[in-house]
Amino acid sequence: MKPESLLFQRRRTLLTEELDVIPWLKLLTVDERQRAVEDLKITDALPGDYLCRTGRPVTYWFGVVDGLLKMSSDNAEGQTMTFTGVPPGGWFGEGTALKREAYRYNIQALRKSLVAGLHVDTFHWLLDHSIGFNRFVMNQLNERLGQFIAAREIDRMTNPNIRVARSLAALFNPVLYPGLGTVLRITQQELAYLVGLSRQRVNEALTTLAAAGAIEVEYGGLRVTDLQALRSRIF
DNA sequence: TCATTAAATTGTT
DNA sequence: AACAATTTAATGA
Repeated sequence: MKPESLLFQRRRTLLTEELDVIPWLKLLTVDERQRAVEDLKITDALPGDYLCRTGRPVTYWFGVVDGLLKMSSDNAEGQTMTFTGVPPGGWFGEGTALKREAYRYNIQALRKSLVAGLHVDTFHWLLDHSIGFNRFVMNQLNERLGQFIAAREIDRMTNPNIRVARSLAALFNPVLYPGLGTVLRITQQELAYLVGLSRQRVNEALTTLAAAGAIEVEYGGLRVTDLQALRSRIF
């Protein structure tokens, strides 16, 4: 098991194209932005790497620049429940960073990913100084709440097709992940890990969803054509 | 830039 | 879990 502290040892500053993927930077004033950018660190996460674990103290507020992460939680019975995936443009941990508590869930890289981190102190400085940042965080918290409720419902679904459909809909949440267009780079294997099904079953489900006209399956990813259907229709 | 080769991903059994 | 088929990425002329 890898100690998380190693994760940010090999860090560097961000490139401008990487800054473009960070949605909340655009909401800051020039000086706020400068302060944030100066503090931003970026690092690689390899598949299986944990960015944070339940119970660990919060040192960074994390965001995905590239790749895909999985947010999960261990319940009392020791079973792991996946809440959601985090695509590029997604930021998480604001709830715990706010209260400076320990993490309440695990974040694991599903594939090789670029992850940015903002120190909690800077996070709090932005909360104290930037209205735009506050809006972003508030919005984020609200949407996340909706996601967690949806995750519970998804977890109770027995129909694999619907499980896959709802999970995809959650990944495409335009409020939480504004950088995302209509295409999502995710392999069927990664999706399988995310929803907790076999790759074969995910493949079958995707074929069904595609036939229903809700998505288009591509090599190494998929395109959502009918988000509303993914969210509510019965497949 | 193009052709060849290796690696990754998909569709099936 | 294993297979072949397909797509992409990497390499080097």
